[in-house]
Amino acid sequence: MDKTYNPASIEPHWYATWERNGHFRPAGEGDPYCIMIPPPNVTGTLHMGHAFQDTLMDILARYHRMRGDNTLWQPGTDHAGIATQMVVERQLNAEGTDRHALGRAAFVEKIWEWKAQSGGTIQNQMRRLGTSVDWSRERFTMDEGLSAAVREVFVRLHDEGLIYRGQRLVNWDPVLQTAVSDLEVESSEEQGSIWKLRYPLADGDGHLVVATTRPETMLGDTAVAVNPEDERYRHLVGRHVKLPLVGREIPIVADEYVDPAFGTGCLKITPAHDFNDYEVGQRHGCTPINIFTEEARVNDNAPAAYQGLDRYEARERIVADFEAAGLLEGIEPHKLMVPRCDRTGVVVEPYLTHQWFVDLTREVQEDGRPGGWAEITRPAIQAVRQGDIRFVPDNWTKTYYNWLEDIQDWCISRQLWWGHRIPAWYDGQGGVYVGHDEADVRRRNGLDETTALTQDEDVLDTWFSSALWPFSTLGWPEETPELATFYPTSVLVTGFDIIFFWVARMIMMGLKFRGDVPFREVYIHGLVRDSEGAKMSKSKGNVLDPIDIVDGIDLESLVAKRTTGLMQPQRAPAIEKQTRRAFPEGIAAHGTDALRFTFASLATTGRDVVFDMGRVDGYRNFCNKLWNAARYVLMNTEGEDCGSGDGGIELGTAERWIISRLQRTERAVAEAIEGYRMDQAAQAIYEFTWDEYCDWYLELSKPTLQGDADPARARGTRQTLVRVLEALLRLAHPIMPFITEEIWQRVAPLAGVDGDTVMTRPFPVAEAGREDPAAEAEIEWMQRFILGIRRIRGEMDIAPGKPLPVLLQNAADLDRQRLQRHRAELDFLARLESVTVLEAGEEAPESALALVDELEVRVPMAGLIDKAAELARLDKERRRLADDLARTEGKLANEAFVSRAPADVVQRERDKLAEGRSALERIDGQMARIERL
RNA sequence: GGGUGGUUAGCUCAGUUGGGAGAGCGUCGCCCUUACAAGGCGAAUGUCGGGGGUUCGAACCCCUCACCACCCACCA
Repeated sequence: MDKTYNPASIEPHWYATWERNGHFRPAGEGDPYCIMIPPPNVTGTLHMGHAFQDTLMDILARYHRMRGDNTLWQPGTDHAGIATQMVVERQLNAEGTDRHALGRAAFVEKIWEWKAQSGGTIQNQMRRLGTSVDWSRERFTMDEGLSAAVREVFVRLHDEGLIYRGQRLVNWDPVLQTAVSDLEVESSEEQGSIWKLRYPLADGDGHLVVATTRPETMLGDTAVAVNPEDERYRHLVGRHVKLPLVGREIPIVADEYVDPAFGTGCLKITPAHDFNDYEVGQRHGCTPINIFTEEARVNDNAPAAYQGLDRYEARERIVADFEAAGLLEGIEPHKLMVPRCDRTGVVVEPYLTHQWFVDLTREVQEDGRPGGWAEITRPAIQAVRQGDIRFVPDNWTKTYYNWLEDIQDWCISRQLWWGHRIPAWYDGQGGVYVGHDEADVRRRNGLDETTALTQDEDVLDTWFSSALWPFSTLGWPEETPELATFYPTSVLVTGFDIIFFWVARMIMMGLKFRGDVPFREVYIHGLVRDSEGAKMSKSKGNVLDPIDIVDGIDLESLVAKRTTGLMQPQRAPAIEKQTRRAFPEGIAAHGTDALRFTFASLATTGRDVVFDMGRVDGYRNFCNKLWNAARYVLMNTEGEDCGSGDGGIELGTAERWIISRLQRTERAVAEAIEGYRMDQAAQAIYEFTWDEYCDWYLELSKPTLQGDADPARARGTRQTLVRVLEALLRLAHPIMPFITEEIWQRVAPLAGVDGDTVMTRPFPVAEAGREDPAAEAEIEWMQRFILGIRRIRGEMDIAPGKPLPVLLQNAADLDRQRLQRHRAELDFLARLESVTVLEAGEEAPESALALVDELEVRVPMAGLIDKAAELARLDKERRRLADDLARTEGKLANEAFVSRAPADVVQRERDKLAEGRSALERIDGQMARIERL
């Protein structure tokens, strides 16, 4: 093995080997285990969130594969309608053209080209991260099979009346010029104004004052509403106002919706451009008047003076005209929630259009008659309530219920060009026909060639196809063996941000079309944030490419990467400055295993993770530690008899101890992974490897192997070194696949283990019978002995290499036996020159003291002793003991504690009291002796 | 307006039936002791957000307040 750990030289090689040998394909004889990858945007790149998520899934996949489960991790990508179309449109803009100039067919062709060109990025990133997905089954949401599934679902839902087309008020993005669903709208508080406008009464004098945050919509007003209980206005209900600038007379109506305490208590009603007004308008028989074009410019329904103005230009003009007419009562600053499209950031306009919807509110009874329970959402709620699906952590169930219980119909049509074309055809006479294709439509409806049919121009919401992912990727609507084997899948690993977009919809569709849940568990993880806790985003310039942490990147390249291709190029200087501050040296290469270990250690209980490069440094060091430990083991075992010969072996206390500790670790790791606590799994592995195997066991093995120890003991030691390491490598493999494989290849033969790769070896299973409390107690005694000496060295400034004579006072029989058994290890680890056991009554010379329970370990300090330093040291120890003792005495003096606390707790305190008193007594004695010097 | 999560060492975070406050990084000493200086050995560091309650005993359970973050919601 190389002297230094160099991840770049091992990682790509092993991934290629695994893939070439087909180790990612389902193969186990055991239960099926399946994870569907949340498909990333096909033309995107993986960010830290993906890397985190992929690591979690890969740990699960590798763990289950090693447990013998028939494991499928299904990969694939999503066509991501809006996002992808926008990327390509930006490219066209840069070339000085646009999609309209190109035409639909050519534009879609352009996107396919872009996909082909950029599509490999994600796969390459995933390979570098070690993700053990079955590439042979890779799917894309727009490939033929998945598109067939989409059409099948659409047709069937439509046949059942669960998909309908209707004219509704929807969220409209005037830049993209498409409808978006409720979920794609993000509202945030912004500073605006409230304008108070006077509407003169149509008959007679006087006026009403309406308050509005959107004065321009008054062009489409169809009524003014007041609260029926409002004494101020009650007498006006039924009369009319004359809409200024427009001249239309509109009624004053009474509606409970109006809050008399807000604004002026008079509400202008614009049914075509406000969701609330739409409903109020409906109640009062108002016909909505649409005043905007698809670009949100004022249309022909408004007076000529305003036609063609953008909605914000129109606002200014209208306010000015009100003012000029003396009809502007006032303007007040006002904070309001502004709805914006999550993709473009454009303010969404409520807009009346024809769209396709999935009916999520229809209710049926058991016998199929109308009324009763919500046909689509109730089973989805029940599945979770009954435990058919379990959320981890559980608190997300509440979020899930709340959303489903108050859901609106899902607008699934988009006025885009990139996506699944809606399988509906029009005959131009008002006839709408749905089918798998035009021929199917003609067949189903008896339409011959004399009827011209044109297909709907719109495409489906991307999430429509994503909702089918758990079964469409397995071949549905065909009844494939894979579908039978792997559906329902085992677990969905995803972020909370897409519970509504994706998780809930998969559950609804899975139940509807497979009659069973799409997955048994949903493991919700947190968001990866930057070191300052901010969300990572390209526009903020704080994104990290996980591969840059793996391979490292110099500062200039990082700056360049973060400042090119920005939606807002003006942010580049700020991003550059921030990047130079955060990474003055660029980013060092850490390797994939260190990055993965970091992700695992950050995966606590679903809360967001603040990404700290210091952690990666630490875990890179951990990889290095493991590497060097392996080098030590190989140096001492290669070419040696590791117990496979005829000589037989003997295991010492240290061997029985480390084997015992390994069992506990194995159990802890398995439990942690099963419970989705990757942080605990990582920590257990870390502590066992560093604090026990390296710090103690490797050191304990040295005297045994170096001296003229018993050959059987040496063989036992070598065997234990190799076997424990081999098990440790299997234990750590799901988290750190590369380094474990590299080392395992060298270690496995020495441990007598066959196999091509660690990834198909069984995951270690703890054997309770190999736990050894006696050995653990004995090694703990030794550790306390050694630590006592080391502390004296450290605090007395004695060189670590200087051999020390040691005196033992008050040694019990067990202490004497242990001393005899472990003399060589103690000499080596504590650097002892000699050990003298003092008999009762024998006086110790001036010395520094360490306590191992009743045993007093003394280092004679003749001439060397620094009286003040030793007194200070002892005093510190004394204070600690005295504080402890006082607390214990206080508890035991409390009658209520003694009588009410459980007996074992009380007994523990009593033991502590005795030990504490004894220790304190001896410290006091020691201090008195030192004082006398 | 509803809801969720958080507040523990300088930083990032663990702390699972309430019973001696922990890790990593950072900091401070001493060491190039042939597995590892990406290391070894030793050390320091916390009114567990504030207040109240339950309990023999609270970081943990209950109430309340403060602050932070996020989600949902139609107040013009």
